[in-house]
Amino acid sequence: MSVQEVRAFNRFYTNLIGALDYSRRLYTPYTLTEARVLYELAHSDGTDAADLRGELGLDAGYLSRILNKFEGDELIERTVSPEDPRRRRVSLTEAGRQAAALLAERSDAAVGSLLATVPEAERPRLLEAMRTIRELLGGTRSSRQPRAEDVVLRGPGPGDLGWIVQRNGALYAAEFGWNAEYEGLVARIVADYAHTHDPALERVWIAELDGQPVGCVMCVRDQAPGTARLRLLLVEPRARGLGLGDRLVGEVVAFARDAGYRELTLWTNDVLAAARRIYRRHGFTLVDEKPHHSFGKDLVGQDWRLDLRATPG
Amino acid sequence: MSVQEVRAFNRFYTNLIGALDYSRRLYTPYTLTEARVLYELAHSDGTDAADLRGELGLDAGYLSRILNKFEGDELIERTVSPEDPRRRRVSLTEAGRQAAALLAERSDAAVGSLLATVPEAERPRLLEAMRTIRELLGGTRSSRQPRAEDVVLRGPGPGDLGWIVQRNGALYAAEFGWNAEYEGLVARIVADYAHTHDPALERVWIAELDGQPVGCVMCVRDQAPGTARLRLLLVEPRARGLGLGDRLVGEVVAFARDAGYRELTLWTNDVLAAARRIYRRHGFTLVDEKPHHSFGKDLVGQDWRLDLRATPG
DNA sequence: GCATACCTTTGACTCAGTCAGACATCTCCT
DNA sequence: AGGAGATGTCTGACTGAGTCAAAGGTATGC
Repeated sequence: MSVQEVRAFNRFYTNLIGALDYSRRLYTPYTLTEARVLYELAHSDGTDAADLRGELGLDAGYLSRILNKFEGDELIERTVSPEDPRRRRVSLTEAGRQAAALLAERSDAAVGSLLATVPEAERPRLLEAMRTIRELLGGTRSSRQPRAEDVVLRGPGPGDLGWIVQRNGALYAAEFGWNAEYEGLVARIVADYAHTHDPALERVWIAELDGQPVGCVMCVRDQAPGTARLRLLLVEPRARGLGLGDRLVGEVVAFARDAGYRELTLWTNDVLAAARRIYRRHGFTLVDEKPHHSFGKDLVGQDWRLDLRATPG
Repeated sequence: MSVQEVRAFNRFYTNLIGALDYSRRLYTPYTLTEARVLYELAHSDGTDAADLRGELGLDAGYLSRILNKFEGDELIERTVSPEDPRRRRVSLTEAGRQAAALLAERSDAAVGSLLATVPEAERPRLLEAMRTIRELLGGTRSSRQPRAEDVVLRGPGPGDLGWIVQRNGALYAAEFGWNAEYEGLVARIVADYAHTHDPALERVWIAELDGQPVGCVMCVRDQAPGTARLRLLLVEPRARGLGLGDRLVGEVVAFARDAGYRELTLWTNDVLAAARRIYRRHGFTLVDEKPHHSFGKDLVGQDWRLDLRATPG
């Protein structure tokens, strides 16, 4: 279960941070909390004590004492807030700014030496992963809707055929309750493709977003002569709404036409409404429809067909 | 600068974890440190106090007092370590085991409600990001070596057959340069298994660590009557050294014997040295060996065989 | 057998963080 | 205008997590 893994990560990161600020040498002569207050003050102006309390989640009394200490060390000055006389406006003195800078520097050094253990080439991956976590767990929900241009199409690399099987199996199980029979079918299709395929006539596309596969489609020869078959169209939930399905089907249609096929067919099921719209948009027409019992469900299979000579481009 | 970003992430995650164990309700009646000690005890046996100190980086006196408290609550028992009379061997009582389970459960709940704020579709990305961070930063620092007991074996769920294909394809490509032919072969094996299999005679095991698959093995019927075949043994690099391969093969041998097979065979390649040791340890003998060209390489295939009637248990 | 190092326990301590009460001031309601 | 209740700050009193040092027991090296 994913909960296990998140907990494992929490333990890991708690230990890591603990190891980082190794016996608080980092903050001397201040405590971690005091350092956080200083940091906060250094990174926003016109801060009231109440803001600090809210931002850092501190006890009011505790904060008051910390500010007392800072005032004693002449790191801050306290005045009455212009908006509300109950509030106290806190501002750093020059000495306070220097103290904050010193702490930041030490922290930089510590993080720097941690980062030095990561190969240069891997750092972008690390930062990307951190961004992902903040995006998903952070309150800043609005952040970074992926864009269609961020998705690149490529051929399959090692593990990608397996990825197709895995994601088809997992997604259709989650979304429609299909059983392992479907995953087995996908495995067979993929195995047949891997066994023999003429690259000029058969091809697989993987759609990649941020270095991760998020979609796929396959074009193979059909038994009927001059006919190509589109199979295994899949778009990950997180990449939906980017027109990616359209793009993948477009690739297949263009490829099939270039390869000299006269016709493109595909088999799908009526529960897949979104896919149907895409096929229709590309000029496919429904030629046959019949119920079947597969994958542990009662389904209605559909055969679709596109005449590649009829509509160019 | 990346240091800035890592620091930002550290602040973010520190706050997040702080918010998670919201005023320590999670651990009552224990403290975070006590909970960590309990966790450690619950996940390893034959622990000495000194081990705990080392593993968790605690002050000796502090730990001693924590153990006093646990002993008072009858969560643990302290005896003299068999190896060294200076050391104290600490072991959980039944009550202690229950307390640890309770804490784990609460922590699960807290993480679960955090996770609930993340859309289902995004969770795999979250976990992937966490895995990346652990992989990159876990290196030397405070990373805890996973333990054999943390790995659980289970049957395949949705996507797991695909996972087998994917990881076989990717790992053998990375480690031995094998091409897509191998991934296709694995896909075929998996497809055949999914197509028809009698659960009494054929089975797949998935090994899971922290909720993540890290290994697999398959047992299927061979053409030869009364013969079972072991296939697709795989252990992820991060789970190696835990005796997991041994455990998986042991499962297969026991299953095959129970299922009434008289013989267990397998085919492997001589480049897979670690696997060979495992097979030998379980009593397999090499019966044939011949060179072949497959997967883009010149290889030497090996047939191994185990007589299930010869050596019981 | 002596010196040294290691493991554990205990007493004494520090200090980060919490809680409750006092006092001031704001906002809202009548 | 006046009162009720909420909010902001400060202080005193306290809790309890974690550290330090000393002491006693036991291993290891010479």
